Amino acid sequence: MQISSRFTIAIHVFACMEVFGEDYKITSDFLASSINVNPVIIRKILSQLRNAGLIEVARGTGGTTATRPIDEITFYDVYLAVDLLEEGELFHFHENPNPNCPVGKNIHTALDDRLLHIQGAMEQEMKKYTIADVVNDIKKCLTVPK
Amino acid sequence: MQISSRFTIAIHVFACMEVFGEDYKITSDFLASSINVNPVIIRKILSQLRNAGLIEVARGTGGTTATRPIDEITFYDVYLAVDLLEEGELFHFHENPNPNCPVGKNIHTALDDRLLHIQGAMEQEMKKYTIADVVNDIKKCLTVPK
DNA sequence: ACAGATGTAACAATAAAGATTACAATATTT
DNA sequence: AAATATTGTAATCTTTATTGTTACATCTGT
Repeated sequence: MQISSRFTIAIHVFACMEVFGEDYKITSDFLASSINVNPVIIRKILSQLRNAGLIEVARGTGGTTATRPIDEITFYDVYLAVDLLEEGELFHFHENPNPNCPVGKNIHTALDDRLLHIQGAMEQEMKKYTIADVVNDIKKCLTVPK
Repeated sequence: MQISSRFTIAIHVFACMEVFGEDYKITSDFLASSINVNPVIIRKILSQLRNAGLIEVARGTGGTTATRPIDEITFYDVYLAVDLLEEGELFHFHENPNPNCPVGKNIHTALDDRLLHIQGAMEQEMKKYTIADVVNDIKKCLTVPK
């Protein structure tokens, strides 16, 4: 199973905020049209980003802005904000290994640490990329159209 | 969303083969009882491991054995065998960004490379651990009961 | 008060994982 | 050759999570 598209959608949201923020008000409808999903999905994701302190959403009047420079917002920040993993664990462990079996009783102990290391390697890599990196690439495509 | 329990189940399978292989015939029923899932689930996973060349399954008579020493079977081998990700991609991208929007048109280009690097970091870490590591830890628990 | 937004609940639709039943095919034993 | 135990696999069901949609209360500037 894959990691939910909430993650790529959230990054898309930030990209729109940066590219269009000066010329347009960034509403959930505006975002929904670029991302091509339902505005309510966007609003849920905006809520999560707001709860994580990454953005501010103007209630009533509408519009969204980042709370800090986008070169200080990493993929990891977004990943945490949109709450992709249940219990924060990447791997789904089979729930009820047999406690009367020597292997079943100890499989968790023998695996958990290593699974966390694997998850940790992924999360460390996520910290290396920022929203600014993505926006820079998009802007390159805009200024040098093929 | 989490990665399917097929992965931890498959590792559990190998651990049972190693720990019990000399004293018992490792059938899908035997495994199902230690892992505590349905035998048909086990048989599907065994099929995948067999297709990947990691094990041999004795048809008719029953029983399962690894095709090579377990210190040469990494988590990554198992991960590939049980086919956890659709299209091999860890991240689910929102399907239809608006091609008429400058951001929507280019978001894929700007993101794909970085997502692959993140996935790659996870997969590289998976190559560091073998079934033997897990079995050693389990055996420690057995010989030195608390 | 109005108009345009957001916040959120409720529920439907879709998709994937996992569970279960059933049975044909295979191999060993007697 | 028949009996037995097991694998291989199809079909179906249940459960769970995601995503989509409708509806509406709430908020804010005009």
